[in-house]
Amino acid sequence: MNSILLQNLQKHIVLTEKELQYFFSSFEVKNIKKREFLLREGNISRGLAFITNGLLRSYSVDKNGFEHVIQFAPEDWWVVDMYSFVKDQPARLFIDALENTEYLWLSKMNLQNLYLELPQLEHYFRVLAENSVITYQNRLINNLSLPALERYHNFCSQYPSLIQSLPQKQVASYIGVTPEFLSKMLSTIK
Amino acid sequence: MNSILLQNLQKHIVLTEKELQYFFSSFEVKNIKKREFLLREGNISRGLAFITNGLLRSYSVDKNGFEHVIQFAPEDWWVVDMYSFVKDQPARLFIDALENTEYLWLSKMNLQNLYLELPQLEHYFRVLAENSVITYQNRLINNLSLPALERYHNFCSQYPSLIQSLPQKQVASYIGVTPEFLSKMLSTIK
DNA sequence: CGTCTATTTGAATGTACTCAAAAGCGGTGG
DNA sequence: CCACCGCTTTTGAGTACATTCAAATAGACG
Repeated sequence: MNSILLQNLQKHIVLTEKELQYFFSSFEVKNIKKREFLLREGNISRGLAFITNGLLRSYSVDKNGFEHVIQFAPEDWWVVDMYSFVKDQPARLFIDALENTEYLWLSKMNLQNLYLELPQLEHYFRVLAENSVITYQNRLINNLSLPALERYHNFCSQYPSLIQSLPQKQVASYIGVTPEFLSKMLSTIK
Repeated sequence: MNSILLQNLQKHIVLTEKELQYFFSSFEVKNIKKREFLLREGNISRGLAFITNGLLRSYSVDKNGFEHVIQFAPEDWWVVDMYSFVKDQPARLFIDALENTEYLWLSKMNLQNLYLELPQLEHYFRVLAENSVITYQNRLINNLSLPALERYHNFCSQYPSLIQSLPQKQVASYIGVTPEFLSKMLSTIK
């Protein structure tokens, strides 16, 4: 019974010991190494990953081959290509590991059974989805209204711990500029 | 018992006649006229609106006074400032009417009671939130990877009915360019 | 070490914006 | 029902933020 996921869960719902047993038995502990893939564009995302250690990232690749980071997923975060997972359609995202990572894997089938057995999980995942909406909406507003340098500062203050472990290139990709341009911006403010 | 909302609901969950009664009794029918506000930045969003007729839009205003459309909400759509509603914090968005609009209002208090009485609604709103995540994620990818003209074409094919009733200025604001620039783009392709 | 990738720097370019002004369009009141 | 007012759309010239391409430098990892 993983303590990180347990704490995360208990922020939102209360389960009995027995229910917790069942909940955790639906997960599989997995590991991937740096640079390995959890999901590739075109494949179908057949489950959710909860990160217990390490760092994943999801990103799309445009037709010119440029990567655009959608999300960084450090410890205590869920990650999935929601579109692919919900609609059973080919993924638009890649998910790979920026560091060696341990995660808990919950297959769609297991999740569906969990929803039937433990309806409180509908609440848990509703709240997660709503928070995700808030995050995306906020990022969209930033992208539409702020210049690149302010988006960078926002990122730093929002994810102070991430900024230390991320290559600058990845941050550039997240805030939506080229690595060259981020480098030039940073050289002007120091 | 509004038929548009009923159909929307029944796509996802099944309620008995009595449950439906209770569900619909939690709503209030409201109207606002073109150019009136449902929510202003700084106020707290105390409920959800389901549009039964007309057209609303949510948008943020940046420090230079420019508007950025976050969502258009025609008939059969829900609209809310999720951040403000969930966290009980001052809204970052304005919501106003582009046309005279009729909507069903569900206060946060009524929704919380509904969750207690009809737990299936957790499922309904979870699915809505997940779809919202998918939409925002898709829009984010577009904004990061496509030039303005393709974002325009995407918008047209995604919302073919909206495009007819919207002033060009509003579309420009949604895809993230100035009205002048949209006008110039369109003049080059015709 | 040596190789591979990330970062920096520079010059040229492009996409989209700003500001200004004219033209078009719709709603409202006389 | 037409005239006017305000807002939207168009058009143009100048500008800015960010990209592209290229090359040099620095860092990380085996």
